[in-house]
Amino acid sequence: MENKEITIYDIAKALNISPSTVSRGLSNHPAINTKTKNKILKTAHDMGYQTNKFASNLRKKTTNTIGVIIPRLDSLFMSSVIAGIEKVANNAGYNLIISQSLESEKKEKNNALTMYNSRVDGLIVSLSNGTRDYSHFKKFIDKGIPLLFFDRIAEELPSTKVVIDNFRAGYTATQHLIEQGCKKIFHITNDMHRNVYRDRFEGYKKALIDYSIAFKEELFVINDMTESAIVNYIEDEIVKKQNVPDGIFLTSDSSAAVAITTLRHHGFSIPQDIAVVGFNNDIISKVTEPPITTINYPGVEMGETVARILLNHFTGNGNLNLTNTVVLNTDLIVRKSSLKS
Amino acid sequence: MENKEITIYDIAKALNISPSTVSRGLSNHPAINTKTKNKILKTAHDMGYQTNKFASNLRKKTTNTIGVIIPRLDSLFMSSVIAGIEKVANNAGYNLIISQSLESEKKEKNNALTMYNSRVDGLIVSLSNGTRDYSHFKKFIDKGIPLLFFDRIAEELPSTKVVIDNFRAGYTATQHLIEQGCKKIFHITNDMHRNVYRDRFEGYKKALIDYSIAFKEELFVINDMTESAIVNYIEDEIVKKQNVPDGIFLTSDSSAAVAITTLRHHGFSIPQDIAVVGFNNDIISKVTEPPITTINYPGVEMGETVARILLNHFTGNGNLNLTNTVVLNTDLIVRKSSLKS
DNA sequence: AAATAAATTGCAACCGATTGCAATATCAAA
DNA sequence: TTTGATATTGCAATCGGTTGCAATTTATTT
Repeated sequence: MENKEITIYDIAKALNISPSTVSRGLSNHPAINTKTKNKILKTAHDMGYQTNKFASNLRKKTTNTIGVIIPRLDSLFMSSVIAGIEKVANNAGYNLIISQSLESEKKEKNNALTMYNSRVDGLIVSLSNGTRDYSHFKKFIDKGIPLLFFDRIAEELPSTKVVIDNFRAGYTATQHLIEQGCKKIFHITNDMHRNVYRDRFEGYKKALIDYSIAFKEELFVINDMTESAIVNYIEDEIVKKQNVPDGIFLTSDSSAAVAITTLRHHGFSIPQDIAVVGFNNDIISKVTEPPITTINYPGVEMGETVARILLNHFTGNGNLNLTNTVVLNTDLIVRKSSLKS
Repeated sequence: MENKEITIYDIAKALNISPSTVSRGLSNHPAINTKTKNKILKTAHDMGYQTNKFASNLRKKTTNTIGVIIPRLDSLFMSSVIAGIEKVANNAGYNLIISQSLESEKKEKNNALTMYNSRVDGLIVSLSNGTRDYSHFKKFIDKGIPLLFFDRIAEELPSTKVVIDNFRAGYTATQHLIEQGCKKIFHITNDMHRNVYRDRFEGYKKALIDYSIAFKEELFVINDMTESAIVNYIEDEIVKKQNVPDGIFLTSDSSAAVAITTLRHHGFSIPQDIAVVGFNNDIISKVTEPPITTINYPGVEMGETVARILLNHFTGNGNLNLTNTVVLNTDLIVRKSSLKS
């Protein structure tokens, strides 16, 4: 019969020893004699034994599952982060439950509840743009379930965070535009509720100041960065009002791509009239005409890092409370969209 | 104490009834008196009861978990499919374990093993391009674990499949190019091991024949559709050898985007010299210059469909063996990359 | 009111692994 | 050879929900 599952009781019977010994042998308990252990391991393998995780979880009160909540899956960045987390987690015998908030606070709260009910051992989150309050994470904190953030973090919460230096990236991007001779640089970004956008904005502002370019509120544009929002802004503000910049720094490649497409459609040449810098080094940045100068984001590394911190916490190596924030490096990738010279 | 978990025993004690009754009341057993049931439900809610899934799984031998193995996450199509599956599955109280094969057979086999060991109740798969044999799915079939495929399917296996009509989509795309006046249409695609590419190719061929255009092997190009493979092909075969088509049908938008970028770089105008059609309606198709004519893929619908079939099987409505293949509709989305007139 | 049928509820075993503590085996020292 | 120390192994309870079957209630019929 293929049907019957093999249990430690079967192994015990086969070897004429007790199930406790089998259990301990299987989990490498130090009190077990090496010979006995090897016999157990061999028999288990021969009989095709698989641990029943539910019995084990029930008893140990742990699930070997890590929850991941992210805004969306459909970017190279996110899928790289997931690949990084998955690699580290699977090697350690953990499974992932992944869900998308689709930038909605409500869905994020829902997802968090599902994760809680599934009793994940740890939760890794990148916040949705819509999220304003963090009450849905309280349960986790109260119950001592490790909660870590990456990229879009909750600064108010006392959790471990893995981020890039958004300030510096914003500074570098802006500085690059200035060095290309831009004097009137627009910054199109999302609202300031998320650290990533706020810090990039601060970097942008600081670069302007350092190079003695006055920062004016009207240079700085906030919207939700959807395709239509970008198109509308460009057509209404730049084209119609003839309020034309010589450089634009946008905080995503897809919005930069939309911007370039729209601007060219209205007769502007990129980068001669307007230089453009995006963010993320997503695939899209390579295939627009011209290709987009952007900031490279270390996705896989970010995923591996956040997963490793969590796992170290589980195994008792490393303390979540000690590693509060990890900052990863980024690079500016220069392509034609910004090269005036 | 926030600490202590509430169990059915606590509820039983509070109401002075037996745990069995509580269990049955909670799971809507018909034998339980409605009044009793309501009391149980109310008390459970008031006390903040949460089912312990491990105890339940242990006893019921089901995990309420569905495994999903896909090639990659980073496309709009895949993230839509996942969103669709997730929506249906979560509503029914199921969790998802998602993993990426990254187009590698080895990783896919590995992922399948992990899913098996995690005892998923069902497995949903879209095959990697590298997959040649299907032995890693045997375990599931032998053990009666439902196995469903979507998009990139294993035709040899007797599983339920959800696909689009790739033949027709290929036909439509090609027909569109022909109607634009193209006479020499290249087809750049992946190798024929996956149904999606094979069927699109057959559609392409049929359209040529129907419109009395001779199909020649040299029109038809196979490679792995990576960025470099596309660039190399175009530079070596089209540009250097001056073997220039007047239309190209590629089976992904990202490769179409790369093709357009490369061709323009070499002085061709799109669509005047060469009309281009892609596949997938990924975001990238909208931001290239010119934007790409493509086939729209019903991602969310595909995900919902495959998940719903699986869930119906679990609940006993609908029989997996009866629904063998579901075919969803696609549309041709015409954009500038193909409009010669 | 007694007898029979139908509706509810409870008992107790079970799912399979884990673990504190007691029991036994092994080995070295006296 | 006896004793005490140490290394191994086993016993039995436990985690929390589920379910076949028996027991008890309640409703219906005569």
